[in-house]
Amino acid sequence: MKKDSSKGEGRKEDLRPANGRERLMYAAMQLAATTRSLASLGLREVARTAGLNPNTFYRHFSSFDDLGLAVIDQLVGVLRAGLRERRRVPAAKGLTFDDTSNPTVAMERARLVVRESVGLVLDFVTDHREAYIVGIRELHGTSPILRKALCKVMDDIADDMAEDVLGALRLPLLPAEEVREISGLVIRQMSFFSLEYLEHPEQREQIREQAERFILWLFWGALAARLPGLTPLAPTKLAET
Amino acid sequence: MKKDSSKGEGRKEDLRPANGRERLMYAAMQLAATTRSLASLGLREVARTAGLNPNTFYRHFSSFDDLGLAVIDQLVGVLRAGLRERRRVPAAKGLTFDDTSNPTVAMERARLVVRESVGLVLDFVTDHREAYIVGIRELHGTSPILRKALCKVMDDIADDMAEDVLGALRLPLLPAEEVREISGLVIRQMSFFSLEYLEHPEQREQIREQAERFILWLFWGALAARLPGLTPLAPTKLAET
DNA sequence: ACGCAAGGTAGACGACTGTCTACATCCAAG
DNA sequence: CTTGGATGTAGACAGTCGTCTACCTTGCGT
Repeated sequence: MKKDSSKGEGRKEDLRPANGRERLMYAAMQLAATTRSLASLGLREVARTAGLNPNTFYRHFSSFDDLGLAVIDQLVGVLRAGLRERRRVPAAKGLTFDDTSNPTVAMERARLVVRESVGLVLDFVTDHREAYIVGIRELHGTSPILRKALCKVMDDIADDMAEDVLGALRLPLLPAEEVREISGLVIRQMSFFSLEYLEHPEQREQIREQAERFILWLFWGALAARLPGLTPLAPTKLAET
Repeated sequence: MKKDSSKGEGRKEDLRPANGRERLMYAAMQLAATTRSLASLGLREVARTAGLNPNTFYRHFSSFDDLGLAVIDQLVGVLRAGLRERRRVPAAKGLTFDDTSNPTVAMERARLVVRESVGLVLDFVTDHREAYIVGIRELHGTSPILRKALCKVMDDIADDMAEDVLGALRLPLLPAEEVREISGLVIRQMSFFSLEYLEHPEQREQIREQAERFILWLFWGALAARLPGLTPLAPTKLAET
């Protein structure tokens, strides 16, 4: 009589899963996004918000670290798969173009790609607000295992971005390793931009423009360091990396 | 008989302070840097590692948030004052120079300033490893109060950096707001670089070079977006911000 | 019909926690 | 010396935590 929904009387929201395991993971994610860190969650607390008996926990997870890893795995899957799938949209919209041998024209087209990509990322993080916030939180958290896993995700996403940039823009002036390095810098900075974007909805347009500006500056600067005509300095030290 | 040092028999390390209040704050900082988040620390746990009775806590702090704020305040003071003081060294070493009206020469001198500043920051974070790690952790943590306080610190440090850049380099091509924006980007990215620098001592030289490259790219890109001779594009949208 | 395993529940245990009141120091002011 | 305040200690309380054993329900294969 006390439990509201144990059987299947009138389940209205199908968003909350019915598998006890997934209900526990959902509750843990929800708590981690709002209240505290993932590692500091309590077994009973998670079971309570999941509407389950504390002992049911042991039916699905051997220890509490198991749940943490399961949540992170699901989170990683959502983040990477989601961003991967969205990347196909601009790639299919014909933004690919040939080498123009004029870097400034390439940069102007790059501006369009950047605008599209920034909007894509920011829309994605608003769609998956909880997962993203938890991910960033645990990226700087206390558990080395979670940190390493999330760090790898960021690297993978940066690899994806570098691949996109190399495939779509075909900037022959920037070597692949440099594009990869710039992608890593952009992804890391985007994590900051995304958090501000989520937390300050009134400044969203401003943050969006700032992110676009940042990316263009970075590519522009790397190009300027490469073009001998634009700078009489010999950036030899920069090249050998 | 059970307590090791309550009176003053043979205190060897003067690093650990004697004021009960500071001993508690020191213990909290130490625990937060190694074990868990600041907000998830326990009263008894902190008192135990400080070698004090749990109830002594109430003599110095009304609640646990009090201690958190006190630790953050001290941490903020250490971070900002330390960086501020170190900034004087290069400023006094005669790195200031007049406007050269040649942006490439200015950039070459800027490279020296960047190298000096990056080394300064990285040396500072290795000197204050615990405080820095806790600060970054809580910057992305769960407590809105701590997050806001630490965010303000980052902004203040960015202001200091912008002031330095404007005062030392005198780049007339970049307006003050743009220098401020770039400073914010650099400071945020340096927080990532610093963490990697602390956690991967075997890659320190590489991380240092990457940080220097990043900063130069950013300034270079902003300059390229400003110089009409370097780019035929009219960066009007970039200018009005 | 029977057994049996997966999933969920109930209750209890020891350990730990925050908070409280009461007691023991010290050291300086009067 | 006495007084009082600042500081540290001891013990106890109610509550929560993780973990364990035992029991109940459901569904499925034979």
